[in-house]
Amino acid sequence: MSVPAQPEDTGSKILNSALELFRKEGFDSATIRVIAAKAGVATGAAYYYYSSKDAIVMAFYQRACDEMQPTIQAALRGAAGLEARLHELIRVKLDYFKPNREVLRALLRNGADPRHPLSPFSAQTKEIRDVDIEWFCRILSDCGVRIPRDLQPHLPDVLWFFQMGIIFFWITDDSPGQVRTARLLKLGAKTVAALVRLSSLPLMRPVRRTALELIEIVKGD
Amino acid sequence: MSVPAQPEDTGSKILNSALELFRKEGFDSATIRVIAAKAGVATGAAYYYYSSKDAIVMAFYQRACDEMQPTIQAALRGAAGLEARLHELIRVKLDYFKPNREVLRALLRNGADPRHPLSPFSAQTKEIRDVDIEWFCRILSDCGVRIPRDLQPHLPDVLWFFQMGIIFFWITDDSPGQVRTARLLKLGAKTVAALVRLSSLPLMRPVRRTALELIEIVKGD
DNA sequence: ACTGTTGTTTGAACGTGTTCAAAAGGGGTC
DNA sequence: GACCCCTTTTGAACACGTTCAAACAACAGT
Repeated sequence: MSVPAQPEDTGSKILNSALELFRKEGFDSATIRVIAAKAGVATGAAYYYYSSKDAIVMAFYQRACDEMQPTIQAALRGAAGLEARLHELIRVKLDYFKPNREVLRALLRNGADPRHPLSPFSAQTKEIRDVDIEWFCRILSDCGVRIPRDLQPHLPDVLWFFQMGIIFFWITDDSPGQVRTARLLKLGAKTVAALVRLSSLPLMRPVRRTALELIEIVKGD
Repeated sequence: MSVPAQPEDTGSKILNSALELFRKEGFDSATIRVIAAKAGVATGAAYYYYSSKDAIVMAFYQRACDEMQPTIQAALRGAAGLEARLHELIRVKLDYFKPNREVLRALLRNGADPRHPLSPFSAQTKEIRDVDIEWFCRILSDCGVRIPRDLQPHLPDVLWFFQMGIIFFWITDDSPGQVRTARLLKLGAKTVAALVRLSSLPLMRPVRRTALELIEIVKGD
C-alpha cells in the first residue's frame, strides 16, 4: 500500500506501537505511556491523534475493515447460494481478526451500550456499520432466493445482527481453535438460510408478520 | 427486616451511600472517595468490604434478588399460562429495578464478557443465576404445556437467556417510560410461548433437532 | 496489668487514563 | 531577519480506582 521507505506519520506510529503491544501484552497491560514511549513521542501526543485509548482500537477496526474489502470480495466469488455466502462472509472476518481477538475484546467491552461512542451500535460507528451491512444486501440480492417484499428492508440488518452475535461468541470462545464458533457459524448460517427460504411460503405469512413486528420494535420505528 | 434503631454496620453504610449516590449522580460521577466520605469512613474502608467498585453494584444486585423473591411469588400467583407467567416474571423484575436502571447499566457494561467476575454469565454469579433459573423451571413445569423430553433440560436456560436479552434492551431503552421494552416483552413472551407449544408437534421434530443442536453448541457440552 | 491475636480502620501512595497550559516547529508576509 | 498564525509536541498535573503498611480496637489467656 504505502511506500515503506517513507517515514510514517506520528498518528500511524502510535497506532502501530499500540497494536503490537496490545497483541503482545494485552489491552490493559499496554499503557498509554508505554505505547507513546515505544512510538518515540510524549504521552500526551497519543491524545492529539486519538481521543481515547479505546479510540485507538477503533482506528484499528476502521483500518481492518478497509483492508478487508478486497478479501471479502474474493472470498464471495468462490461461494454460491445464501448459506455458503453468509458463512463465508463471516468466516473471512473471523479469520482476519484471529491474531487480534484480544484487541477486539477490548472494543466490545462497552459494546452492549449503544450510547458508548465505540459501540458497534453507536451513531459514531454508523459509517463503518453501513459498509458492512452493504455486503449483506449484496449476498441477499444475488443469491437466487426470493425475499418477501415486507422483509426486504430489514433482512440485511438482521443478518448483520446475526454476524455480531457470532463475533461476540467468538471473542469469548475458549475452545481450542475456536472450534465451537466454527460449528455455531456453520449451523447458524444453514438455519438462517433455511428460514429465509421458508419465509416466502404463503403458509408462513402470519409467523412472518410476527417476526416483522419484533424486528420493528427492536429497531425502533 | 432489621431493627431501624440499631446502627447499621459499616458494610451496609457504604452500600447505602453508594446506591444513593449512584442514583443521584450516576455511576461514574459517584467516586469511591465521595461514597466513603458520605458513609463517614476512610476511602480504604470500602475495599475492606467490597473488592471493587463493581462489587458494590454486585452486592446491590444480590440484595435485590433476595428481596424480590416474595414479590415474584406473589406476582406469579395472579398469572396463568406460560405466556402470562413468563411476561409477569420478567415484568416484575424490570419494575423493581426501575429506579436503578443506571446502576444496572454499570453492572452490564462488562456484561458480555463471561470471564469478567461480575458478568451475569460468570462463574462467580452462578449461585444468583441458578436461583433465577429455578423460577423458569417452575413456570414451565406447572403451566400445563407439554415439553418435549429432549428440550426439557435446556428450556429453562433458554428462557433465562430470553430474559437477559430483554433486560439488556431495557437498560438502553430511551423511549418514554421504556414503552418499547414493554412492547417487546409482550410480543416476545407470546412468541416464546407459541414456540414452546409448537415444539412438541411431531411435524416439528426436525426443526427442534436443529434448535437443540444450536443450544448445545452455545452452552458448550 | 501485660501481651498477643484477630478483626477493623486509616490515609498516604501507586499506576492508570486523561487534560491542558506552555513550548516548539513551520511556513507565510512584510 | 522579525513578526504572526497555526499545527504539533511536550510533560507536569489531575482525578480516579486500587493497594498496603501501619495504627487502632476489642478481647482472650496468663
